[in-house]
Amino acid sequence: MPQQRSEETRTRILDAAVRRFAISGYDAASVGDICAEAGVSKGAFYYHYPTKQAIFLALMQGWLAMIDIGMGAARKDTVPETLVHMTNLLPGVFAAAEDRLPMFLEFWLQASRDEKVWKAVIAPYRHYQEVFARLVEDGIAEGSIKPTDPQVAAQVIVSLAVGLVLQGVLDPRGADWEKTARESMQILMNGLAK
Amino acid sequence: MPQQRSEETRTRILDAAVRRFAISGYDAASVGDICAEAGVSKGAFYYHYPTKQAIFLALMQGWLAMIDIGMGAARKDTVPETLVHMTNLLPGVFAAAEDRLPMFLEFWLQASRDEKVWKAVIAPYRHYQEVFARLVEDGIAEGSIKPTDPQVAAQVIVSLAVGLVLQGVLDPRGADWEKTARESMQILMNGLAK
DNA sequence: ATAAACATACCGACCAGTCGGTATGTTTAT
DNA sequence: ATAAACATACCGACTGGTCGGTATGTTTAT
Repeated sequence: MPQQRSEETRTRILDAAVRRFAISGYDAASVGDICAEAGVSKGAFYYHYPTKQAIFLALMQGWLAMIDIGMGAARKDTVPETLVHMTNLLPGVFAAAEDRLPMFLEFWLQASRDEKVWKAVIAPYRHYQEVFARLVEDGIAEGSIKPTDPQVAAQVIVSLAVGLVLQGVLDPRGADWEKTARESMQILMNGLAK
Repeated sequence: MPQQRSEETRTRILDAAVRRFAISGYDAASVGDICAEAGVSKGAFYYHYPTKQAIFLALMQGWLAMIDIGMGAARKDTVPETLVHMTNLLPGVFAAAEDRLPMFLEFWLQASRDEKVWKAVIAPYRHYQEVFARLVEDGIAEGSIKPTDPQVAAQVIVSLAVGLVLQGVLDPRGADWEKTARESMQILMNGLAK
């Protein structure tokens, strides 16, 4: 592979960008900072990525794809079991990406203001919503969940997850968020399950 | 005694700052922009506020105080009734502050990165958490709520609220958020109530 | 040789904050 | 009463510096 060196610089720039964005945020992290952290010149940066926004978008796509994979691999016997199992995966997610969580917020904020970013976010976001809605429908069909509007139930689940993550970002040592996540889902399931 | 003209300028700057911050965000909204929108010079701005951050902080304090007042005035007969009543107040909150909601996110993000802002946010935030925990304790005492860890229950409630607001920010026309908020709390109450 | 990959130097725009100065009250002394 | 002395409120040009992006030169691999 002739582009091996090239490929390595690409990922080094990306990794550096993740770190800088996570620490300082999108605006405060300058292209110069990212290059310095990557041990690379600005020329290299702009050779691989056309703009600063482009690298941000690339980062976000990667993140969204990662969530997608994680969600697909959690299916269990019954729907309530699946949902609880998903929350059991949360500790790993938190541990693996704790320092990157502020970036999640950054994505959200940029999406709420930038048309381009919004379009990139909204599709997978609605996809997750739909996945959960289907899950709830299945649960109703198999009799493990009370008859409920699946859309609303899905939104509750997503809201709870988003809210937990957000609080984890703001106040990581304010609570045991893994435990809280598990027990929260348990309470929710009490409200949903038959 | 401060002069009355002065006071008017202060509020005009504050109002303009709210609008600019909401539209462009903290970084993108320049002091020049805010002054232009307020019909005031930069000199006036820096006469009344020492830094750009100071005005942001002032704005946030006002917001937090507003929420505080709204929450205190919702007490009903039983705890579940109180909680449901609170969600009924949500439509008003949404309608009154819809365009300012991105600022809420901005507050959160800044707080996660800036020590000063964080300290200003974390105290009232923990206060809300405590208020809800007390509410749940009362509910358990009066027998309307299952025995539950009040802290966890409070975190669930706050998470759900935060998550709903966040989704409302991202995708205002993606759902009927008032309705979703009400039904969400209903589902949660099913899980909590006896 | 030559094209891809990277480095360096630089440009124009912008921005938070400053500063000298002005105008509009308010108090004080006569 | 009123002019001088002072205080408050405001103006807008300017500074020092940063940043995203570009133009152009140099190295590396084939």
